[in-house]
Amino acid sequence: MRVSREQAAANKERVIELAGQLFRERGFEGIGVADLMASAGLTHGGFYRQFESKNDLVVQACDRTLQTSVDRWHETVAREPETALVKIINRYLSEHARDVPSDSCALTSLAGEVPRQNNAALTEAFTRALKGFADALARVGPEATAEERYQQALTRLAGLVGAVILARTVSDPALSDEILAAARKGLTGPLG
Amino acid sequence: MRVSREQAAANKERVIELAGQLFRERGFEGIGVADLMASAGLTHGGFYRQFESKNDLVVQACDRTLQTSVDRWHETVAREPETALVKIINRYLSEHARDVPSDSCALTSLAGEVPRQNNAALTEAFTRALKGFADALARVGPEATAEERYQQALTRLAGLVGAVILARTVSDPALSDEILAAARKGLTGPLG
DNA sequence: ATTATCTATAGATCTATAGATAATGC
DNA sequence: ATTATCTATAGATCTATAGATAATGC
Repeated sequence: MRVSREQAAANKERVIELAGQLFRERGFEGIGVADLMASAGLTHGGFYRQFESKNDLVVQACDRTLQTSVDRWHETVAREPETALVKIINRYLSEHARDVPSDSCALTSLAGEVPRQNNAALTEAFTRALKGFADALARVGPEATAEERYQQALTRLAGLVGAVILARTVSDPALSDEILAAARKGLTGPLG
Repeated sequence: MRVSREQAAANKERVIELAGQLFRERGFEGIGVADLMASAGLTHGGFYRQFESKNDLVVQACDRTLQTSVDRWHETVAREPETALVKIINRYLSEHARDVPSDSCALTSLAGEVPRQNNAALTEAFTRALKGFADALARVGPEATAEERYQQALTRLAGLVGAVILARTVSDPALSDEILAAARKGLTGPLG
């Protein structure tokens, strides 16, 4: 029954990663501790040695997946500053991002639930991530001043998040594609 | 115990209206049938004579509140076509809309949960409403062609929804205000 | 007689805990 | 000896239903 410390740490990692995917796919209340642990090949009783509570896991899983996304944006900006804005926008508004929430930005699948969770650490994690996303965008916007680039980085981020959410909401596939295409076009150039 | 048909119909109306507010405030799973009925001054047993299921109420409540919002947009467009775009944007991105989800557009509070509900009628209601919002915006956009106005109506709608969601998510009040202000500015002028 | 609402409860599900078990690590 | 994981369960909550009750409406 008992495994080595190394194995236990790896198990915990696996639970955090899996939770990050399942929360994005089904929402915070769409997956329970028992089912999550079973998906990780464990029983639910063991959960509470690794995590203080489900809320604790929610924070760790979101922090993990958000930081991964923010880091990827900053890497893109650092590696190819000229094309980074278009790259980031096209990746964010891809059909894959729309169709596979478990593999796309947590802002699109979970931000709407955050204010209802009464979880200060969770709100902090999302706030920190949002600043990270905006900072990355502000480095590559087409606007003239830094102030304006930052302002429009916030607008672009809002547009990206909203477009993915709406594209997932509608039943009409052609309309869903149109939403993504329109936002790709509308958010790339100068705004306002 | 029993009330008149008229009173029963009024009670049903009250439940639908209240549900529309509570779902927007707490999410579909944030309010149960018993608590909802108690808030309406009734007991939960009576619910199932008026509604087939909780899912049935979810559809009726969303359809009601979404249609109300769409109608208000179209009224604004009809009454003051010159200033309608700015009026709609400033109302959508107001502090009141951010701070009182129970009194603002259901897209901002509930769209993210729709794809997870496995409820075709609900998805249809949101799709219909989204087309209504986009049609209203397409009538008042600053773009040259109708085609372009419709495309950018979708982008503007995405930006509006995303901005409210993100403004509610962050813990930093100044940042929250900045998100709203940036989107008000960035979404009003020509896009792309 | 009909029916809108009430009381009571079945059945499912979820978080968290208690105590047992067996392998690790000193 | 310690501890990661397991089995079992307490306690809370939620949707939906069954049957009783009392006022409406014919």
